[in-house]
This record gives sequence, C-alpha cells and structure tokens, in this order.
Amino acid sequence: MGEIVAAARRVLERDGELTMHAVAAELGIRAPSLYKHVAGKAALEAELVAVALAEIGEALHAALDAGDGDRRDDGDGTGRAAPVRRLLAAYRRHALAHPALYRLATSGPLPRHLLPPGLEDWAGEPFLRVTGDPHRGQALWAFAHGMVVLELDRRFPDPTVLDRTWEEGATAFAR
Amino acid sequence: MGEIVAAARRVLERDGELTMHAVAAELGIRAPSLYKHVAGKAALEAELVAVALAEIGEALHAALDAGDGDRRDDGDGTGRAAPVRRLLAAYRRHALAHPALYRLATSGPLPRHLLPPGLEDWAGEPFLRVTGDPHRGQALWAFAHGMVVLELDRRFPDPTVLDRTWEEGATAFAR
DNA sequence: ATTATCTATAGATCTATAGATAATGC
DNA sequence: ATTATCTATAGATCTATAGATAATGC
Repeated sequence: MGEIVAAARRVLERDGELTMHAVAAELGIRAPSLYKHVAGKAALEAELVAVALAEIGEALHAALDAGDGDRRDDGDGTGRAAPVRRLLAAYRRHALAHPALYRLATSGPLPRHLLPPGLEDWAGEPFLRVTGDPHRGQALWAFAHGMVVLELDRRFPDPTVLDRTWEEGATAFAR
Repeated sequence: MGEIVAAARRVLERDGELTMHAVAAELGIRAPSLYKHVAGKAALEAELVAVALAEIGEALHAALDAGDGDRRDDGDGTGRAAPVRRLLAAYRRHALAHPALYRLATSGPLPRHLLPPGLEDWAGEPFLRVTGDPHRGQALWAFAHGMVVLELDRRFPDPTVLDRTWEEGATAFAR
C-alpha cells in the first residue's frame, strides 16, 4: 500500500471523511503536492476501495476456513447455521471496526474500471460458499449490508441490542 | 404538504439532490426568500423525511391489508410466504419509484426530534406484522433495505435480474 | 537537470444573513 | 404598517492548476 494510500486510510478512519488537504497534512506536505503522485481524489478513493475489498474478502474467507470442522451442534439440527453465523459475525465485526472505510467501499457507484480484476467477486465469494447458491448468496449479503448500514446510521429504534436480530437472519438463511 | 415542501420534493425527485437554490427556482423566487418560511435546509429535509415515511408506511400497510384473504397456495405449504412476498414487493416498488426520497428518508441519521411521534414505528410496523416477532421484523427490514440500496447503487455484479434474489429472501424469512 | 514541494489562487458549490425595495392589508 | 421578495455578499468547503522555488541526483 503506497504511502499516500496509507495516509488516506488513516485520515478516513480518524476523521470519517477524506479531503486532499487532510491527506497532505497527514504526510506533512501541502495539498497541491499530492497531485504529482496521484491522478486525483477519485483515483485515491479507488485505491482505498481496493484495499477495503481485499481486507473484507480476507476476513470473510478466513472466517469460513477457520471453522471447517464444526458443522454439528448449531442448534437447528441441519449443520448449516454455524458457517452462516460465523460469516455474518465476521462481516459485522469488520464493518463496525472500520465504518468509514466500509462505507466508502460499499456505498455509491463502484469504480469497477479502476479495481483489480476479480477482486470484487472474490470478496463476495464467501456468501456463495456458505449458501451454495448465487441468489441466496446475494440475498444473505443484502441482509448483512442492510444490518450494518442501519446499525451504523443508528436506524434501529431504541438502544437495541442487535445480536438477536443478526441471529434471526442467520437462522433464516441457514436452512 | 406545504408548497415549499412540495416543491422540494419535486426538486429532489427530478434532480436527485436538494439545494435551496433549486427549491426557490422551482417556486419562481430567490433562495434567500425561502428563509422567511423555513428555518433552514435541515428543517425542510426533516419535513421531506416525514412525508417519505408516511408514504412508505401507507404502501406497506396497504400491501398487507390487500391480501388478507389469500394465505394458501404460496408454494411452500406454510401459508406464510405470500404476505412476506407482498410486503417485499411493495417495499421494492415504492423505493425504486422514489429513489432520492427513499435515500433521504433511510440514509444517515434520522432527525427523530423533528418527526411526528409514532411515525417511524408505524412505518416499520408491517415488518413486525408479517413476521410476528420484533427481531425477525428488523432482520427482514434490513434485508429489504440492503437489497434496495445495493440495487440503487448498482452493486450487484452483472446485469442481474434480482427477482430471484428477492424471492430467496422471502422464502428464507417466511418459515 | 530533474524532481518534489511550495505559495497563490482560480473556480465551483452551497447555506445563510443584512439591508433595501416592492407589494399587500387595514 | 406589515409582509414578502429582492440584490449583494459573507463565509465555509474543496478540488485542482500555474508558476516559482528549493532539494536531489549525475
């Protein structure tokens, strides 16, 4: 990860937003100097999106790889709820740990032409892996993404503990 | 709905964004004149959020009321998939028909202190009605919201037809 | 020489206020 | 008189370019 991208990431995670001025300050230089190294803000953001997708993908794949042994004893007798639960837990944990980066990578149009080929698919693969079906995988991803953004935006009324809500999603999709 | 709110709504749905200048132009006046009638942009947006929540709530309640007779023949033998399907279909249809208004009402922090009491809960009630459980209702809502925002942001790879994905969510939550 | 950084600033966007002026109601 | 609208403009924010200046490599 280039120095500038790393600085941009620190800024984004610290401030919750990204400006060229803040990135430059983080590096100890002036904003105009950045333009000798980066094409523009959009290009810098695209690099951050690539970093974010790679990390999300790693977290999700790792979550599934980790538990490849324990398919029983998940409470519903089908042996399928545990992997789904682990996947969702990893997704939630990672997103809430890097809220601004998560938002950058998952909100608004994706600059696909600026991303490494295959990265997007690879990052989403765990949802396919765990459901065994593309449409079901997409649906599970939509559930996870919806939960995360609603949680980040504090959209759930009351000071709700959301563990049970995540659990409902896990069991619904685990049949 | 006040004239200004109505104009703001037209602007939002037409331009996909809201500026005081555009709202004033829509009314044939200058932007500074608005401030004699509205406290500020945030207040105007809050009124739009209230309108949006009321309309979403109406659409969802109506969708459930409409089909209170046909609980059989939904393909999974439980008699519960049909209402969930209708609810999701109404949610999707309404959101995609008013994308900018939907986003305004569901993204970012909700100005609860500026909304009519009870409105938020009432708008979300159909999810409780159809699942019979608060947590399951929240989970279903998260799925619907996730689907809509991912669809609006064109986040699903390929030119996917998403009907089957919605269907997967419906069956998952209809048990 | 070449490369990196600097200062200065254009230019785009918006919200919102101040104070002047025109329109309307009694 | 009061109310609504107007012009003018402050002020906040950002991205990005132009041209000058300093630092580094050969």
